[in-house]
Amino acid sequence: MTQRPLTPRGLERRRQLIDCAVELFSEHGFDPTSVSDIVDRVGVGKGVFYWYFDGKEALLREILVDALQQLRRRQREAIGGEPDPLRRIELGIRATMAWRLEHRPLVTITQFAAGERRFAPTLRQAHEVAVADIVQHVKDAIVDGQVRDEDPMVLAQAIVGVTAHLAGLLGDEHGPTVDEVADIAVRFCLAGLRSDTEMYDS
Amino acid sequence: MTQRPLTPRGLERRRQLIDCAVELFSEHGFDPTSVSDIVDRVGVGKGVFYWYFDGKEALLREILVDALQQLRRRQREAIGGEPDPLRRIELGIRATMAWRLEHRPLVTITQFAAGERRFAPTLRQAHEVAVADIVQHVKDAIVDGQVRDEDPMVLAQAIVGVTAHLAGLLGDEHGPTVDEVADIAVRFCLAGLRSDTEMYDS
Amino acid sequence: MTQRPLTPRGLERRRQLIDCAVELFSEHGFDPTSVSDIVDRVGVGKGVFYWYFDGKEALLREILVDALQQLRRRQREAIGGEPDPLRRIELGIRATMAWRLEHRPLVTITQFAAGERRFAPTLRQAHEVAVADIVQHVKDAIVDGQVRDEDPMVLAQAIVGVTAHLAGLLGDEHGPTVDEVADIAVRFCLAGLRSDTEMYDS
Amino acid sequence: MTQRPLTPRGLERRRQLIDCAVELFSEHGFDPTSVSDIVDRVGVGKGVFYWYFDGKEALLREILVDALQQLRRRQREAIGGEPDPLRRIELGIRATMAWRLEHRPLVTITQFAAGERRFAPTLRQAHEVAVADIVQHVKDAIVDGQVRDEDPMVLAQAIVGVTAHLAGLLGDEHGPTVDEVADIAVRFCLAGLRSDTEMYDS
DNA sequence: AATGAATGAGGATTCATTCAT
DNA sequence: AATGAATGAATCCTCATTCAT
Repeated sequence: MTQRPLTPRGLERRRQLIDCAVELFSEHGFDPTSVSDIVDRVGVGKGVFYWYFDGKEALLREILVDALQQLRRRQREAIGGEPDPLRRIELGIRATMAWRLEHRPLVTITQFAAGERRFAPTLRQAHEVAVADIVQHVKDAIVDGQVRDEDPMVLAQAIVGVTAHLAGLLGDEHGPTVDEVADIAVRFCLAGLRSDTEMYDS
Repeated sequence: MTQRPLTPRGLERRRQLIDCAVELFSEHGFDPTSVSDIVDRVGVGKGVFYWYFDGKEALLREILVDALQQLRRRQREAIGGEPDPLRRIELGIRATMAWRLEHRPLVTITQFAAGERRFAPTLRQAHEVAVADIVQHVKDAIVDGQVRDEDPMVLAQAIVGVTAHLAGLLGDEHGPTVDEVADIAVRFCLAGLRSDTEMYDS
Repeated sequence: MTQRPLTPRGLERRRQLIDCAVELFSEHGFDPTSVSDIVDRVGVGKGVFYWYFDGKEALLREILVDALQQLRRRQREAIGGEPDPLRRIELGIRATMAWRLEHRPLVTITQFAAGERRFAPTLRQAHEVAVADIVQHVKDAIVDGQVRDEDPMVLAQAIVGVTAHLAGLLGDEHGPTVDEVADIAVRFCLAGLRSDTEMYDS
Repeated sequence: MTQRPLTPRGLERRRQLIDCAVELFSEHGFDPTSVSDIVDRVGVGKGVFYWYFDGKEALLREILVDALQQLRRRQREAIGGEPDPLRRIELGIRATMAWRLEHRPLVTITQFAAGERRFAPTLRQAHEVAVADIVQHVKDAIVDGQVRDEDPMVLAQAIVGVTAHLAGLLGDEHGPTVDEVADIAVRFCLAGLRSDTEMYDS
């Protein structure tokens, strides 16, 4: 199966199934969502699912890979040719946050998968690539003297931690807006990286 | 059942089952771990499990509640009567990181549960209490003028994000040590909070 | 459907499908072989299969009938007008063995079908006809006094048993050749039928 | 699972399931018989089946191994210490026929399994051991000059063919009895082996 | 003639949970 | 307290067959 040539109608069905699965996986979790749940909601027979996918796990893997590619493309586009490493970091943070807000279900699924032996490997690689990007920005900024000379990987991960976690605050009706949170996140991270800070007031 | 009086031997059995479950849940995930897996590894009959617990979900809830109480106690003890809010934040970060390193399986389970409808509520409350603590420290520091006057909740969550995410780096043979990472985390967070920072070099 | 007029190309398709099915049925068994397996290997759509056959069981029945007709024709041709009943038996044994060696997949399928309620009837009749032939030879030989006067049907079946079972030995690289085995089979059967034998040395 | 310690009640259940499966497998075939068919007829839940067996295939393998052990034991007992190789062959033929008549369902199952990739290996070995026994008798008889000096393995297989095939005639109401058929089989085989036979009347 | 898509019953197997002993 | 046995709904997946195009 793996790479079946699909008619336009087939492509649409496939898309329908993926979208529905994303919704259900994010709402109820991966394991508790049965293939029946998916096909029932789409209103097709069970066989259809296996016509388009190799199985439930394969479907999740596909969703994960797609999501990470999407996010990465978004980050790339946002950063563009920006020369200043700190600005690049800022643009990355903002793009990530916006994407995470717009794709909350995908984010939820990603988080689940990250904690599961079965799927973690699928994510690991993509994640490492993303971190590597930030690490490079950090290194550049260290060379420029803009950032403290500390383990760039740890610093990069700190940025990831702030961004991911704060993105999780978004989406509530009464909570802060993306821009508000993004602003704070950016200031927090950039300040956190700065070379000219004393830890405590002297 | 709920609160059965147990003999010392009973308490030990119970503990055995919990420990084993924590291990298996963290290794293979909650859903993929069956009650059989647990009792088989402990070497007892299936009835035993239901003698001590109301079911698999109830067991997980208990594990979660225990874990959060433990972490919270650890944070409290670390902070003690420290008067300086920034120092309190630092001590909290360090305590949290140490605990997360020492209890990786529990952390894994917690992360899973956070993403599941069935268990999120159990965590939410405890989590909010923890954040509230940090929020208070941040507010105090803002009043002192040590920290930028921004939404304290968001700042608090930024700290949580950094701490949790960086704690995840620990445990690899060849990776950095707790203290190294904790140092960086603390500097990153405290600098990130500081009031006297320009975002970009002027 | 049953008897659809087919173009030459159609006949070839049909033949392709039958050949492929024979191969797969004999290799993996009838039930474990799916219609998909067959059409996939031939490289056509599933509809094609149902254009040419009424279904999987119908296909098998057709294969069986064909095979038995073939074998029977071969036996008839081999025996020709031979007047001596024992010679007729010998020629039948040799023809059967040769055919079974040349059509091992068909033999495998036949054996499977013989043990299944669904298909046994299809075979039974053809088989009885074949045995009836041998029975006649045996009767003739008994009349001639060449063969012990025992139940001719049982004797005929003994011949069938030897022939079929010994044919099963053929085909291994390092095993005996058809002629070697056929020679032994013929000697064994003809001696086994002989009227002038004492069971144990006196 | 594999070797679970069973209570008497458990052993009985197990036996019930095996007996029922033998019946159904022989009547309808292995693949067409579902686990549901088996447990429904026994009147227990589906889980029970998997408490006692690793699966449907594992059950069949067990049935096969058991059957072959049984038959072999029967042959051994029948032959006892008989010194004459031809008599040993005779006793083996008679024991085999009797067993095959008494265990027709097992025989049917065995025949099915012999033709299936999945199970043939399980049978092969046991079968080869049985043939090896006969081969030895034949060799002994050849040394004694009682049997033609031909490939002993082929001769042994001829005996197997006759015995198995003729046993298949038994069991019909109106057909011949075991003893009648066994007598003919023995005469046929022993005569077929004899050294002092001319193939055609001179 | 042929195909891609769909159907949906049915198959093997698992598993949380219960219960008699 | 503990066990072996049992339950049966639910799960993933397969497959013979059909149909619109």
